[in-house]
Amino acid sequence: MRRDIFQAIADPTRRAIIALIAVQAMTPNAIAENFNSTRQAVSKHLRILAECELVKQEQQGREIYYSLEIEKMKEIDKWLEQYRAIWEAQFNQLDNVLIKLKNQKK
Amino acid sequence: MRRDIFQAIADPTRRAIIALIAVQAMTPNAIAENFNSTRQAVSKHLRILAECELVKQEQQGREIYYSLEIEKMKEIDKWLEQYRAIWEAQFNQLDNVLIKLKNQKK
DNA sequence: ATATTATGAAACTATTTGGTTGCAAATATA
DNA sequence: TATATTTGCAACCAAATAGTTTCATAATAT
Repeated sequence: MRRDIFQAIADPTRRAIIALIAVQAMTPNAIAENFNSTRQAVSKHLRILAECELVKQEQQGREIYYSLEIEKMKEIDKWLEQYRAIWEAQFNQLDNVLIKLKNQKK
Repeated sequence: MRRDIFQAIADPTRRAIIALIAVQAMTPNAIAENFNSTRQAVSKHLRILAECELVKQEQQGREIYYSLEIEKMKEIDKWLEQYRAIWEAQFNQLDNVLIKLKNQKK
């Protein structure tokens, strides 16, 4: 049972859930209203998101409010960092080419 | 058959392949040497990566060199953008709290 | 010309995934 | 107290996934 953040965001429904609860904390029922699948299916997605600590839960009576654990999202950003370094380097190279072209014009 | 970039990076082997070919273009055989699974399994991963345009291929004789399509990685960055906005806003709020505390000290 | 090498594709398999229905527990309301 | 609501969990199922073995094709080396 793989359960890391990359696996969590692979599913489009889960990405939609993340987008929803990023705005405001919501109950499973309220979240499920936004999808065609059953509440239980959404509940399963929430469990997966909770297992890799992408969401936090706050019990309020019989309702449970789910909200995004934004800190966890930084893990993806951290992973991207190495590739961002590459594309920024490429951009700078392009920049150098443009500068050279400019100088040749003179 | 879902085939988007999020699904592509969900698999740890594929992320490892991405990391490998980000450094330099490599043939399927050379890539496979870095893993325990068969060349064919790696080949399948490469096909998935190619299908969502995360890698580009360059034929050289009977060898095919695979390299990372860094532009495609920006799609993840673009998706992260909205959440980066959130955690930066939270950071600024924390910053404001610290400033207030500092002023109270005076 | 023949053998070797590099590769992709097809067929098959075990496991995982995302979904369903049904049920039990806890809380709120009449 | 009896009933309704909110939720999670277990059992089940179809489809997708990641892997394997086997085979075909094309390029290179002998």
